[in-house]
Amino acid sequence: MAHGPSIRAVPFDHLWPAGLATELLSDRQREHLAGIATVRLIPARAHVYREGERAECVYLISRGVIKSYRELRNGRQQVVAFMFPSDVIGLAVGGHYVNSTQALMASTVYCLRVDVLKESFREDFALQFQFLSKVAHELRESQRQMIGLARRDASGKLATFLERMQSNKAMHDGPATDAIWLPMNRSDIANYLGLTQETLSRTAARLKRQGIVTFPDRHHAQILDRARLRKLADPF
Amino acid sequence: MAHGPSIRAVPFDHLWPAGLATELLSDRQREHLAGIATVRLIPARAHVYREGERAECVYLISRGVIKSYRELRNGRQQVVAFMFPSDVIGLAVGGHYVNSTQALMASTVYCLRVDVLKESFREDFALQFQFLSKVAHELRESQRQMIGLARRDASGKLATFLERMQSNKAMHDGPATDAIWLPMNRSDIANYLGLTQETLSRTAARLKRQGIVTFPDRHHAQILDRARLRKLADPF
DNA sequence: CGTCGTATTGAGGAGGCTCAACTAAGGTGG
DNA sequence: CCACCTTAGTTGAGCCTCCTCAATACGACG
Repeated sequence: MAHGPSIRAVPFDHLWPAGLATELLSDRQREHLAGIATVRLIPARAHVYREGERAECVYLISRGVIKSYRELRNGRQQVVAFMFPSDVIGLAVGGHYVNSTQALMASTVYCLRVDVLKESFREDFALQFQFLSKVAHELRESQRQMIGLARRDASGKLATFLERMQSNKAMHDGPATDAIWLPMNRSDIANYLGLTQETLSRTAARLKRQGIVTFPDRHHAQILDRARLRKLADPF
Repeated sequence: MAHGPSIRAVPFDHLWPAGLATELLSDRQREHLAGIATVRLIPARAHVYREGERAECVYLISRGVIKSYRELRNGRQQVVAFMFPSDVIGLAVGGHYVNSTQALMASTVYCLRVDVLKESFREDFALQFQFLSKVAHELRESQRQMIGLARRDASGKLATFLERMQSNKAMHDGPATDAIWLPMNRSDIANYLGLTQETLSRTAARLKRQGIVTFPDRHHAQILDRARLRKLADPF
């Protein structure tokens, strides 16, 4: 993958095959953003920013994996998304961040000051349009996730998640294989899917017993029977 | 409420009290949009557009209520959002609509051709920024809804929904009162909340029995005990 | 007053949650 | 290099909530 600031998504207005993300930024735009961005190295488990903070920057993820979540007054949290390179985080509402974002592994982000970025938007309308496209894309992803949460069967949720993590890999690293990288831990997955850790664990064990997937180690899954996984994810 | 095209949301970068939406468009921008928009009257139950269609227009809702949903291969549907005046619908991904949108009552929308709108963005960067703000706002709303869906208890879901419909009214029609207008039917609410119609009905009956809310008719709720409703919506 | 769509209520069963114990893996210091 | 400790993940028993299927009530409209 090329270096420098990057935004990947399905374009907004061009006809485009569903699910196939592409680089939205031109080389010129990437150079420009590189010029106005500062690079931040985020150690594993460190936060990029926290819910409620003054939102001075928007971030482009360059490397790593970042968990976006909200703190749930009771001390627990709700994971709303896992973000990967070429994703945008830090879009504010009312000048404050609404989610907290934590690096799941050592990560690198480009930090773009909002006021500076806004000036860039003034000069380059297409650049702003790429951001608009990206946010529209994320809105749709969020709605897909909502649909997943509305289902109640745990195996369907897990199957969908595995398929999405697989196509996500394809989106970033090239062709999808049956090996799936799961950079997050079980409780984050469970939380993201609206399940308890225990239920997730039992469900994973069942899929394994049925010969649909295996879990070589805690950060990898291997699809054994793509068809049956598909059927679980989308039973109709 | 003023007439003409309107976009309401919590502004993106200005410091702003959470939850208080405001008009994002200037009078000039509203006039401009009025100039390039065509008005469509949507009868109750009619669709504004359907999932998968070529996305030629973005819509600003002027009047009415619109249900946004995805069709779930099995013939069922998943309601993703209820949209009100000053909301934007029709943001595409890859040139096609990803949701279907159906009017729950006779509605009016401003239809903005994407190619024309994009030209307007070129001339008025601030206009595009308002759209960006609005989409960012909707992304956050979608994530709030996700959090709601992740909860398991039906009464918590319903309480949250009622509170949101109440503040929603405040956002559009002036100060919030304890009377809540529910323009959608029970099965849409249930679907939106990830419950069955029956569970929703039983839950509503329980809240009524407990003296927390009443339901004067199928399209209205009346809060009787705001504190206990709050406690259900956010038990901590 | 009858009909159709919407909403409510009832009985029974399934799936996921809670609580709790246990195992595996990773990290640290001696 | 191993003992120890901490964190992450698995497994088990029992309960509870919500779902399913089915019947009934309500309400708008002709």
